[in-house]
Amino acid sequence: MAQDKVKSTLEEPTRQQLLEAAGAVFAEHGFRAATIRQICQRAGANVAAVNYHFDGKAGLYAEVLRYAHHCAEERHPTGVALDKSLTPERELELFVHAFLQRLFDEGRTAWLGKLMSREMVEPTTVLDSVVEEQIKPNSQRLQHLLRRLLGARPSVERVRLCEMSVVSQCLFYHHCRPVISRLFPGFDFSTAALRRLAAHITQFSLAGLRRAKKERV
Amino acid sequence: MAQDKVKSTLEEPTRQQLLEAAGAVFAEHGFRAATIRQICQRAGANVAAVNYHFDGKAGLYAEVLRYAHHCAEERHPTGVALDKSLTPERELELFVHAFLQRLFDEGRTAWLGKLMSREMVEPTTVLDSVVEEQIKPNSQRLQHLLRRLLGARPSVERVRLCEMSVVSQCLFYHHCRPVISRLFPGFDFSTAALRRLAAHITQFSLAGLRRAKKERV
DNA sequence: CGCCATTTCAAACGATTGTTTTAAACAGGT
DNA sequence: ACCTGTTTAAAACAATCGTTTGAAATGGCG
Repeated sequence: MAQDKVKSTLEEPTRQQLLEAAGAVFAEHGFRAATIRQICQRAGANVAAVNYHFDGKAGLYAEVLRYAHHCAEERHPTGVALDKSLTPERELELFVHAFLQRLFDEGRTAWLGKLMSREMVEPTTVLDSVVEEQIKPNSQRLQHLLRRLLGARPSVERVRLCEMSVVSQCLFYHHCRPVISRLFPGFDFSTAALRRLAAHITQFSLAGLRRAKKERV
Repeated sequence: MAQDKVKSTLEEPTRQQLLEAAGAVFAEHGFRAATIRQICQRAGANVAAVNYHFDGKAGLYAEVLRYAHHCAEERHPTGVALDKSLTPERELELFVHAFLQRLFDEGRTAWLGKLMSREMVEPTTVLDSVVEEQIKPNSQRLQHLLRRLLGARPSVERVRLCEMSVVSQCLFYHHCRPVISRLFPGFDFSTAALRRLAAHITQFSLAGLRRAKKERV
């Protein structure tokens, strides 16, 4: 089949540019509000190209979510920096900081966060695989870290609650940004601010974790 | 004008039923995906009724947000229960619990939470007034409470960060429910579970607050 | 009853959407 | 150069949306 040859040489242009354009448009307007005419114009392609290459709008969206996942993972790998010489406290701070950076990055890296925010409010069928392939590994990595901090065999329930307490504080600033910017005008998300944010969340959470450790349930 | 008479006697039916139907439909499908035909069918009214009574879809949505605000406030008043005999610690637990209950209530009371979730992902012009009229008062009430817990003149920045740490943990369970139910199947939101959740969030946060108090910045 | 403002209704309008169609342009193998 | 399968292009299609229209129905009031 000539398919293989074409795929590695010339198929890039329209198909790839369609992905790039769709990523930006879907992230900005959401699946429903985005129009394929808008996407195709941005990609310099014909409206029929989406149906030809992706089997319709839904197919394109699914592929975009995978691509966004790939881009975010490439930019801020979650598993690395597991320098075993670090204290778990320091490691938590690195985790929180990386999480925030990933959420407030720009360009392709930010697509995933925006797309996921929209998935929360009206999930598509793609969410299942994203949770399984991306979120679950991260969740277990964080749980492992929290167990080291909690010590002495904490219950599954307790670990989960603490995990969500940590994660929620990170996600909040991304998800509730419209309210934050209206409630606290001037609240910025610069690199320095993100570092301060990470420091607060870490210290706040470490105290909560020590408290949970004492309760030993 | 006969307007006054009619408004108090017979205008209720269609206009009110339109509000009720629209609240349910907007909460479930969002502003964009909801159709006025769907709303009107549910209300037993003609499609033109929306334009007659509310000046279009956008007008209806704005009115629905106000109505949802009213319903939620009526069901779980936020300002009450300020029994001055309570310790601030206990008061925080009550605040958190009420917040959670409000988010996980059902029927009209739950509309506001769902509508606000969607406002976070694509804000409309109504968000400004909602923040000003509803969120800001609640925010200042919580900040007042946190100041009592933090003691010794904490910085504005510090109070804000702690406030968001508390609020974020409550909102997370509502906003990220699609992920939670996929990541932790069986995680329930029954009355008893909500009480446990509130207890965890409160204890976790109180520890964080004590830690923040010591840092005295 | 007959008048009048208010409200309801069926029908149609105009715009936009995702998708399909049909033919043309293209590239590679023999 | 010719044929073949792949890709692109313009145009049209069918469905759906919010909104408008103009007439019918309603109900209080002189």
